[in-house]
Parts: sequence; structure tokens; C-alpha cells
Amino acid sequence: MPELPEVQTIIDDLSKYLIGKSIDKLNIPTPSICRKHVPKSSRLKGVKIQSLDRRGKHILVNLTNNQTMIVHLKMTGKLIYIDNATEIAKHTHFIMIFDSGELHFNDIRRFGFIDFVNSDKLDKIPYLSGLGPDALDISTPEFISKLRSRNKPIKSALMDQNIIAGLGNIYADESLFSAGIRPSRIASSLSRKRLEKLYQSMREILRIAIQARGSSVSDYVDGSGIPGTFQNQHKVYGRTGLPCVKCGAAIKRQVLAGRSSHYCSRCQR
DNA sequence: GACAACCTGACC
DNA sequence: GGTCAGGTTGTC
Repeated sequence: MPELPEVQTIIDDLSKYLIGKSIDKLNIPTPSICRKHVPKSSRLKGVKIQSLDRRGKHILVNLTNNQTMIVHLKMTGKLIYIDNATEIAKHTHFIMIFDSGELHFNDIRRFGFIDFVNSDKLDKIPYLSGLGPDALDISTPEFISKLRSRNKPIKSALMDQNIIAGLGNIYADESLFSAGIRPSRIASSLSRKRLEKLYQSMREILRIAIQARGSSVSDYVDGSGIPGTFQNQHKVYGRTGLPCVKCGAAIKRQVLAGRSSHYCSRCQR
């Protein structure tokens, strides 16, 4: 589910609730969602939450024992803080229990995962070290040079986490609409000027989306379990057949890199 | 590139 | 019954 704005919203929320909390124990109903070395509850007792961080769409929970818990929510994962947990929702696979309050990892499709790694060795974790610069950190020249060298559809390049980290299907589509670029256009064929426009569009979309606390299309909720509102501002994503907000032409859908792309064939060239 | 795989659920 | 879904990885 979550892309950069959703993950950022969750981290901002959870930071407020979790930093300084002391771990009591873990409850892991579905051990298979954990990658290899999940520490025993007894070794985490008394360890505190130091800070939360984001790498692309990965959530990093830094602990005071020099370990980092990494969470990827994939399509339907949720990470929710519950003050007074009285029940365990369906599809809850991992629970971190504090001296007060609990952190629940819930994932209907079970694509997501939780990993524990040494905080000093984050850069050696293959799925983190391969990530490109963050969509909110990358500079204009770097953005342009990275995309100009790719001979594939701009939509596919935007979603490639090893080129730029953070964008997924919704924000790639919305950024391209805002920039007036058709998703199927080969990245290397776009002028510097058009890529600069795309850079600005992407930043603006992400900024507004974070302000709106992310997009809730079906499953996404924030760190308290509350939906976001940016879905109300989507201009092309999920609007196949509906009129373009700019020109009124019907929004089209085309599959690219195995994913639905939504665009206006009149406004986007 | 295209496609299947990993899963569950919603919708037609 | 089939299609589709905010992601990623591995296979032709």
C-alpha cells in the first residue's frame, strides 16, 4: 500500500508514540513474516526505542541496543500503535509490547516483512544499499542525469527504487500527470526542461500528499489506524474512464511494467 | 521488457 | 469463475 507519503506519515506518527518506550516482550503469531534473526523476547526486555527513520519505503526503528528493526509494508501492511490493546485484529502477525502500549504489524496479503539488523551495518543490507537517492532528497541535476540515461518508460524509471527511492504507482502517475508527460515516454527521450518540470511536479505532489496524510485507496491507515485523505485529490490514479480534470477527455489506462498506468492522452504527451 | 510468484479480499 | 489491488523479486 504505502509509498513515500504514507510511510513518512506513519513514521511521524509513531515517533510521537514510541520514542523512549521500553520493550517488554514480543508476540509473533506469524513467525514467517520475520527475516532470519529476530531476537528472543528476553534479550529485548528493557531495550528502548531511540528513533525512527525512513529509507525509501522501508521503516527503520532504531533501538538502544544498537539494533534496528526494519519494516516493509509492501501492499497491505499496517503498523499501528495501540495504547490499550484489548484484542488482536485479524492478519496481525507481529506485536511489540511495551511497558505501556503495543505496536501491531498487520498485513492481509503477507507480502511485508520485519527484519532485525545491527544498526552499524545498515549500509550492508542488500535491499537498503541498492536504493537510489530519496525522492525528497535528490537534487535537480542528479534527478535529470539519472533519468536521462534510462532507455525505458519514464513511469518504470520513476518506480525503480534503485534509481529514485520512494515513488510507487500512485505518485508516479500523479507526478506524470502534473508534469504533462505520458507514462510510456522513454526517459532518455525527454528534454532536460521536461525532466526539470517532472522533478518539480514530483516534489509538489509528495509535499501535498504528506500534508494530506497519504492516500487511502483500500487498506492504508496511519500510525494510529486512521485513513489518509490524498485519495480525494488524485487526478488520474484509479480514474480510468472518468473525465480529465483539466480537459475533460476520458482518463486512459495502460499496463506498463506490469502495473496499471492512468493518464490523459490529451494533456500528457 | 513481459510474466509469474508471493497472498487475501473485493468486485463483476 | 475471472480480474484487480499503494510492492518487490526472480525467471525467461
